Order: sequence, then C-alpha cells, then structure tokens
Amino acid sequence: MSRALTGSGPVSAENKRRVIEAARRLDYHPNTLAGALKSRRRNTWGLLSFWYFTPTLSDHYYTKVLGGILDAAARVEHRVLLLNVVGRFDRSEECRRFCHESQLAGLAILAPRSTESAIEVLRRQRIPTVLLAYRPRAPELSFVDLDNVQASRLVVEHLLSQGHRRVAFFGGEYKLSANARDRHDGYVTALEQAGVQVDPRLVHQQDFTSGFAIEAFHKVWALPRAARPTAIFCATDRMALAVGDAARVRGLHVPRDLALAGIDDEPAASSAQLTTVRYPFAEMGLQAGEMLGKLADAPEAGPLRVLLPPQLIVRESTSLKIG
Amino acid sequence: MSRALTGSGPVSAENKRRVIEAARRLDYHPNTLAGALKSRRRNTWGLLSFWYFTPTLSDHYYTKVLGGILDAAARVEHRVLLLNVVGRFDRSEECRRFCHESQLAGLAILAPRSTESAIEVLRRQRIPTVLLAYRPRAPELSFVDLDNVQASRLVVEHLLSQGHRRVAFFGGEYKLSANARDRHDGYVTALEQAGVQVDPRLVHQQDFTSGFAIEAFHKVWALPRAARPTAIFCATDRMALAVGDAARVRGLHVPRDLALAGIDDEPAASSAQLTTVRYPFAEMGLQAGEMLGKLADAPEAGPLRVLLPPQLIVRESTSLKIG
DNA sequence: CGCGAAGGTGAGAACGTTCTCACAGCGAAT
DNA sequence: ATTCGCTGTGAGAACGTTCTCACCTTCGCG
Repeated sequence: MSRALTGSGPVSAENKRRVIEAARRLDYHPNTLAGALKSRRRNTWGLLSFWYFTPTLSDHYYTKVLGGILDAAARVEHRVLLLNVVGRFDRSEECRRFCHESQLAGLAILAPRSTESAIEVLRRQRIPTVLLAYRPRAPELSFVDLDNVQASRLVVEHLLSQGHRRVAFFGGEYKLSANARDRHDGYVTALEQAGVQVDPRLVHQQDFTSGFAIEAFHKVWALPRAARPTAIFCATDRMALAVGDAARVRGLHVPRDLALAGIDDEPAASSAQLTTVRYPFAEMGLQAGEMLGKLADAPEAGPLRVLLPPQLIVRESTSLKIG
Repeated sequence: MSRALTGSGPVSAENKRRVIEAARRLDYHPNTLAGALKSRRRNTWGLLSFWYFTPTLSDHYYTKVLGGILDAAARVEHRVLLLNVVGRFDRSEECRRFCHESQLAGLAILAPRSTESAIEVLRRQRIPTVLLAYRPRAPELSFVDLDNVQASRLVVEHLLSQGHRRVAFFGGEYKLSANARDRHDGYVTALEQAGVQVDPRLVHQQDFTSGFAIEAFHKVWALPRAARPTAIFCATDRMALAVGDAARVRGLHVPRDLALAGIDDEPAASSAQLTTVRYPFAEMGLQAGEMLGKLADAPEAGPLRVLLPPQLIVRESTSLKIG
C-alpha cells in the first residue's frame, strides 16, 4: 500500500513498519513512470542548450551552469534532462516536442543570443520556464542574467582608483549582443560618475576577436603620446590577452607602461596575471533551479528576475599605481 | 487510435490521414510517461558522473563526452538524464536509486577512478551499462576506454623519429590510477621496440602535479651532462608546461636544448606550442551511446569493449631534429 | 448511552497510452 | 460454394502507481 511508503495518508505504525520491511525484502522500488502518470507530479527539469558557443570559455561556462542546476535539482529530488540544439537554424519545433514529450516540471534555457522565435514557441507551453544569461523581450518571462554593466563598472572603477584617467575600451558592436552594449554602458557610466570625460578616440567597438583587439591597440598607440591610454579595458579576456602580447612585442611592460584588464576570468587570465571579472556561473544554474521550483509551486507569483553580480579579480596587470 | 500515429498496425490510408489531421487540429501530443509505462520501452539514458575531476582539463573533457552521448541519443530519439555524484565517499545507494527510479534504457558511467563498490551495486541492475574511460575488473561489463598505452607510444615513437635517444619520463605512481601505469607502459614499450634501453635515472613517477614535474626536471638536469635527457615526455600537459617554464628559467630553449611533449591537448598546450596527444572524447561519448543501443537490442551479445586510439599532435616543442 | 470526529483500512477508479484479441470484410485458393 | 489468409477495425485489458471513497473501529464528549 502506497500510504505506508509515501506517507500520504494515515497508517498505523505497526503496519507501516511491516510494509517497509516487506518492501525491502522483495527489493521493491516504486515505478516513477506510473507514479508521475497518475499523480501528475513531474520531477524532471529540462535543460535546453544551444550548442554554438565560442570555444575557450564555453566548456567552463557550461559545466558550471550545469553543475548549479544539478545541485538545485538534487536538493528537491529532481532529475535533469538534456536537450542540445546544435545547428544555428530554427529548431523551435524540436524544442517544442522535447518539452511536450518529456513531461517536464520546468525548463531552463541556456541560450546565448537565443532566437526569440524559439522562445516564443516555448512560451506557449504551460511549463515554467527560466532563461539563462539572456533577458527576453517578453516581459512575462523569468530569467536569471549576469550583470554585465556592473562587470564593466567594477573594472573601470578599479582602474580609476589606481589613478588612471585615460582608459581605453575595446568591445563588440551594439548589434552583436546585449553583452556588447552592457559592457560598454558600464564603462561609460563609471567614467561619467567619476567626472572623467569619455574620449571617443579611445573607444573601439567591432567584435570580440583577438584580431580586432590588436588592431585597436595599434590605433590607440598611434595617437600622440599625451592622448594615449594608460590603461586598456577589453570586453573579454581573450582580447585583453591579445593586447598584452601585442604590447610586449612593442617593448611595453604591463602594468608599468600600460595597465590591462578584461572580463570572463578564463583559465589563461589567471596564468597571465590579468585583472578581470568573474561571473558566478554555478550560482546562475542554482538560481535557475530554485526559480523553477518556485514557479512550479506558485505560477501566479509572476515572472521572476535575478541579476547576478560579478566579482572583480585584481591581478598584477593593474597592480602598479601610476605617478 | 494509436496505430495511425505510431504505425504499429494496419490502418487504411484514408483513416490514417484523418487521425493525423485531427491530432494536429487538437494539438495532440502523446504522453510519453503513459506510453513508456505500458510498452516497457524506455527512451532515456542516464549519465552518472563522479564530480571530482582535476580542474583544468575536466570541463573540456566533460562537455565533449556529454556532447557525444547527446549526439548518439538524438540519433535514436533518446533523452539523456544526468546524475552527479559530488562527494568522494560511497554513494552507491544513491546511484542505485537513480537507476531504479528513473527507468533508464541504459546507463553510462563517467567515472575516473570510479569506485568498484559503486560499480558492483550497479552491475546487479538489469540495465545495460557502459563504463567510460575506465576498465572495470569484472569481465562481463562493457566499456569504452582511451588507449593510454598507445598515447605514450605515439609520443615516444615521434621523439625517437626525431633522433632523440635519451628520453625522460615523468608520470604518476602505478597505484595512482590505471592511467599512470598505461602511460608508463607505452613509454617503456616504445623504447624497447626501438632497441633503446630505459635509463632508470630518467624515469620519475609520483603524481601528475606541476610541482613534482619541476622537481623531477631539476633532478635529471643535475645528472652529468652526458646522462641528461635530450627530450622530456610528461604524462600530462600540465606537467610538461611546468617543465617548459622551469627549463626557460634555466636559460634553456625549447626545443633546441630540450624537446618537450605531454598528453591531453589542453588549451594551454596549443598556445605554448607543446607537442601532445589528443583523445577523442566526443567519440568516446558517441561510442558509449551506440553501445547502449546495441546492448538494449541484444543483451546476449555480451560485453562490448572499445579502445579508442588517440591522435598525436606535433607542435614546435619537438620540431627540431638534434644533430 | 448515543453520536460525531478522527484514525485506520481496503476496494476500485483513474492516469494515457500500448497491446491483444475478436471479428468484419474481401479476394484467392480449394 | 466453402475455406483460408489477409487488411482493417473497435473494444477492452493492462501497465504500476495515486487518489477517492466508503466503511470500520475507537475514543471523547455531551
């Protein structure tokens, strides 16, 4: 009898003991399929991920986020089911089938630049959904995102506190991603708040490649000596590392001649002693899981939104004060 | 009627069309829970992973293997369910519950140094099981492993072909892992086959840390000039990179004064131009998935065993021939 | 002493599929 | 004309749980 094992109704202590004893003797394990079918209680979360990340950071990113979700799932005795979307083209139909057929209790979407069309389709499902690292246009969707504006601000404020006034910024174009915009915004805001005027000659925006970063570095270094930056802040570590290499080739010493900072806290940033910002990826996964739990318990609680603060990691590349 | 949608019995073309049409109109999607319950056909694979890897390589390792399994799963319309085992202590009971309750069609275990006790428990389940990157003691278990002996042989044979005769080996102790033994075995075999005698002064085995590698390097460099190695082969890239740094500190040039090679093909190995060996992690996941499929179709086919060959990546650290 | 509330129990419907079976039609072979 | 096999069809059991309900006991209280 199920009451004895699940505790869903009144049972005498004596009978309960006997049922449990018998269950163990027969090596009985309840069939979750049947249970879920009848009770309409689902214990599986889906993680939908669009699998076309940039190579370097993505593995770390993915495993940490995944680890966070798995943690949250384990706490509430849930399982995590995976769906990978590999191509760049529209797979919304596939996603839809995944959700429908897998009978999910909740869905987390790890979707850098996730296509709004796919999200639109998923939104119609009755399944609690949380978007990760993405702020959707639709206001009724829940998400947990990383505070990219804050990330840039932390870096720039740190550079300012070190005495730098001429801080260059290399990043991506606005249309590239929300990231690109946010990281630039944080840079501008931090400077303005400190009363430092933004010098447009020090701002270069195109993409997040090392190649562009090196190009931009040569441009700002071609400026008259007085106009050159004393610090360069790149929107990604990869860019900053490339700039570091290019600067050393020119005979410059980091940080004596030029301070350098990035964002992402890649493994390489640590060995290169690069000041950077670390995002709480595992925390993001964890929060997503907790949100799914809350959303399942009380869908009327409305969209949940969390913006996670990043953490400044100060290393040698910005460690010396300038005179 | 289910026949029209699943094609499990004879249906007239006309009725089939009508049923499908109606299904679409009503936005009907079959409930997999009910289906699986009745048909006893399971479409979920479990991936059990023991989550205490070394930091650097593991993310890449894990995502690649996972990607491979997801690929294989997608091909046969299966899903992948995750279970993480975080602690180092015995969680066999938890694993058992996971398998029993999740109603898996198959189980893949990603278990570096996986405890035989946990495997023993899982073996009693009736679920097809494949071990990844681990050769279990029990002969009736299926596995897909990486050929670590071959990895070492490839490296050493390459070094020999470059003219090196005094090749040092730094690795882990035998009792540390099967890896440690295999990588040393490949080294010895390759040398012996080439008729080169193994100089015990050039072989240092303790663990896979950078610290130990540097220590070992100083030891071999303290030998009389004629006894020193012309090439050092480390059982991991991390060790090789550390040795490279230590050598440069001593004013040595790699590869002119000392050739260097590792195993793993870490991201850092690429930027440091380190010759190394790359393992087909994604292929390992893929093969595991295919095995699970075969095992489910024909359990009597007996244990399946695959040993995947690694790939030698030649880079600058071994590129110059010595005179 | 009667009566309601609460604790305990078992039977059986329900969840949404797949599977089995009986049976109807119909052409081909006996 | 009867039998055989085949395609097509619908009814209903089955999968292994949870849930509901009716009922039975026991106790406290008026």
